[in-house]
Amino acid sequence: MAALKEFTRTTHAVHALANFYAAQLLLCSKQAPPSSSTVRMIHAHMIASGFRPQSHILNRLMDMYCKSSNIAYARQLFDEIPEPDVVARTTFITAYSYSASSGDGLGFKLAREIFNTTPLHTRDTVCYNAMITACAHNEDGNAAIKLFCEMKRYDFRPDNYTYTSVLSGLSLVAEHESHCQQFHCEVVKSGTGFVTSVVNALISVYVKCACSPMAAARKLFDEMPLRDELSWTTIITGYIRNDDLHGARQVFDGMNEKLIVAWNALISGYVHKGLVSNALELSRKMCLLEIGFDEFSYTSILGACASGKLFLHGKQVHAYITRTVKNPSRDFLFSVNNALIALYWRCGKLDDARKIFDKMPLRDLVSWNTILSAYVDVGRIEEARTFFDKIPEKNELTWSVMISGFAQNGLGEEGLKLFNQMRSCNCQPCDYSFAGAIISCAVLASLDHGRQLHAQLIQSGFESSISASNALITMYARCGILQDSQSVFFTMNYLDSVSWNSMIAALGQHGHGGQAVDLFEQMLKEGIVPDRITFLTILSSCSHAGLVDQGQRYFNSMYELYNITPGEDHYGRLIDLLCRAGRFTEATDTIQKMPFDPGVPIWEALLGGCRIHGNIDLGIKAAEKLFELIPHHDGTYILLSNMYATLGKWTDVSRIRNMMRVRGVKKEPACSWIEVDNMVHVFLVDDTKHPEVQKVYKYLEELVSKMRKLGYVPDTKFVLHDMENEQKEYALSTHSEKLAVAFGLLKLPSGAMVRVFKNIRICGDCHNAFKFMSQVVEREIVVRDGKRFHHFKDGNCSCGNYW
DNA sequence: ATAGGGTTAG
Repeated sequence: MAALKEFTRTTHAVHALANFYAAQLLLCSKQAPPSSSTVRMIHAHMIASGFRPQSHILNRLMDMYCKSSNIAYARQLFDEIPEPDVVARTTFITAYSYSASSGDGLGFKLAREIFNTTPLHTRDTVCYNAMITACAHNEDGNAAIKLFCEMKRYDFRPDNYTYTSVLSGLSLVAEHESHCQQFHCEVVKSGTGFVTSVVNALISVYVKCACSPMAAARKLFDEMPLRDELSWTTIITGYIRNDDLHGARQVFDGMNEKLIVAWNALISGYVHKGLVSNALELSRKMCLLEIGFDEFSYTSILGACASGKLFLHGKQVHAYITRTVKNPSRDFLFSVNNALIALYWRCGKLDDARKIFDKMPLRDLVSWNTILSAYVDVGRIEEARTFFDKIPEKNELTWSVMISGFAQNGLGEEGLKLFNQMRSCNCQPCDYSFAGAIISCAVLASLDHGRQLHAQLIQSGFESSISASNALITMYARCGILQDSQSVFFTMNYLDSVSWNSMIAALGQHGHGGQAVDLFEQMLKEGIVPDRITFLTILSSCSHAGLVDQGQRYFNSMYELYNITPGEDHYGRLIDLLCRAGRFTEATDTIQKMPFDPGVPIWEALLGGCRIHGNIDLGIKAAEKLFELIPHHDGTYILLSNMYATLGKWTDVSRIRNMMRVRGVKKEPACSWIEVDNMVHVFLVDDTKHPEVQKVYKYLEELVSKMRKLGYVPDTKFVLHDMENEQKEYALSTHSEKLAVAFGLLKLPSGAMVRVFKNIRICGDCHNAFKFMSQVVEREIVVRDGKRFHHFKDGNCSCGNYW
C-alpha cells in the first residue's frame, strides 16, 4: 500500500490508476446485481490510494452503488458534486425510477426533482428516455407522453429507447385503437418500425388496448423481420391476458427453443383459469426436458397445488426445492417461501404455514400479508390482529385484509375503526378496504354510515369495483333496503359468483324465496357455476319460504350436477328445511343416512324445527345432544325452556333455568337498536337507561290500546316465567324490539320506514303486535332478527308467519 | 447513463 501511495505521486500514475479503477468498476458492473461489498472495496481502495475520482469514474462508482441497492449512499456522493453532469443525473433518475415501481411514489418524486433541476442546455435524449421510463414505472402514462412531446418540441431526437419507453407508458392509458395507431405511425415515420425492441413494445400496446387485441398484435408479430425472445413471450402473455389459453399454447408449441419465461407464463395462465391439471402437466414436461426451474416456476407450481388443495403434491415440490436448490438468492427465498405459506394455508395446515413464516430469515410485505390472511381466513381474529400490529410497513392490502377480517367475524365496530384509522394514516383506501368497511356497516346495520361510504366510494372512483359493489348488495339488504341491493346488482357491469350469491342471499333473508330461486335459475342459465356458498344460500332461501321439494332437489343436484360434496353445513340447512315444514320422519331418516356423525348444526336445525311445531319429544333428544356438544351455549337452554313454557310446563322451565345457573351458562341479553339521525339507539328489555324511554312507554300504551280495537290480544305464552296474566302482559310490553320500534315511530319523519335490529330471534307476540302496529300507524316496519327479515305492512308480515 | 416478458397476499 505504501508503494502504491508513492506511485500515485506522479501525474502519469494518476492516469494509470484511473484506468485501473475504470476497469475494476466495469468488471463489477458485469455482475447482476453487483455485490455491495465489491463496490465498497473498490471505493475504499480509491480513498486509501489518495485517488480523487473525476466525473467519469465517480459517475460509474455512484452507478455501482445504486445498482447494489445503496442509493442513499450514492446520493451522498452526488450531493457533494458542485455541478453534476447529465450522466450522473441520469444514473439517479434511473435508480429512483426502479424504486418508483414498487412503492409510495417517493422514488418518482426524487427522479422528477433531479430531472427538473437539469438545465435544459445540458439535457440529452438519454436523460429524457430515463425520465419517460420513470413515469411509466410510476404508472403515469400521460406524464410519459407529455415528456415525449416536450422532447420533440425541444428538438431532441427520439431513438429506440424513447419509443419502447413511451409505448409502455401509452399501454397504461390508451383507450381507443386510434391512440395505438397514432403512435404506430410515429414509429414508422421515425424509421424504428423494424427495430425488434420497438415492435415488441408496440405489440404489448395493442395487446392491452386494441378492440380485437390479439388480431392486431399477431399481425405485427407475424410481419416482424426479426423476433427475439421477448417477442415470443410478449405474444404468449398477450394471449393469456386476453383469456385465450389455446392461442397462447399454439404459439408456445411453435417455439423452437422454449424459454423458461414462456413456460412460467403459461403455467401461471393455467393456474389463474383454474386449470390445475394443465399447469401440473406442463411442469412435469419441464422436469422431463430438464429445463430447470426458477423462483417464478416454483411459485406458479406451488400456486397450482394450493388452488387444487393438493397437499401431498405440494409437499413433494417443497421437498424437491430443499433438496436441489443450493444457494438461493434473496428474491428466491422471498417468493418461494411466500408461496409455501399460501400452499399450507390453502391446504388447511395453518401450523405448517406458520412454521415456514417463523423460519424465514427475512420477510417481505407479501409474507406478512399472506400469514395475516391465513389467520383471518380461519377466524383466528385476535392472533391476526397481533400480526397486523407487528407488520412494519403496511400497504392497502394489509389494511383491507384486516378490515374485512373484522367485518366477516361480526366485529363491525372494529372494522370501521380500523378503516378510519387507515384514512388518518394518510393511506388512501382501495376498493377492497371500502368493501370491508361497507360490510362492517352491514354487520352493524348502520344504513346512514353505509350510504356515506357508498357516496365516498363513488367519489373515489371505485363505483365499478366488483368487490365493493358486492359489499353494497349485502349492506343494503342487511340494513333492510332490499330495493337498493337490487339496484346495485342490476346496474353492475360485471357480476361474479359472489355478486350472485349475495343477491340470492338478500332475497332469501327478506323472505322472497321464490325470487331467490328464480335468480338462482338465471345464474345457472348464464353459465355461472354455483359453489358451496351458493348452495348454502339457496337452501336457506327455500327454507325461509317453505319451498321444501325445490330445496331437496337443489340439495341432490349439488353432487350429481356440480360434483360438490355436501358438508355438514349443507345437511344442516336440509334438516332445517324439512323440520320447518314438519317433515320430521324424513329429517331423522336423512340424519341416519348422512355420511358422518351429526354435529351441532344438525341438532340445532332439528331443535329449531321442533320448537316451531311443538315436537317436544324429539326436541328434548336434540337438546340433550347439544348439551353434550356445547354445554355452555345459551341458545339450547332457551329454546327448550321456550318449548316447555309454551306448553305451560312451568316446573320444567324452572328446571332448565336451574341447569343454566348450576352450569354457569349466561343468557345473551336481548337488545334491539335503531338508527336515527346517524345515531344508534340501543334498548334492552324493560329499559330504564335510555334518556327518552318514559316517552316511549307512554306512546306504546297509546298504540296498544288502538291495536286492541283492531283485535290485538297480547299472547302471554311468550312470557317464559310463570306469573299472573296482568304481569305477563306488562312483561311483553317492555320487550326491546317494541321499545325500539315505538322510538322510531316517534322520532323518524312521518311515513318513513322504521328499521329495527335485534340480536336474537324476534318474540312471537312482538311479531304479532307489529302486524297490528303497521296497520294503526300506516307505516312499514322492518325488523331484522338474528336470522332474517320481517317486513310488516298493512297488517301482514313478509315471512308469511313461516319463521 | 436509458427500454421491453414470467411469481406469491384480497
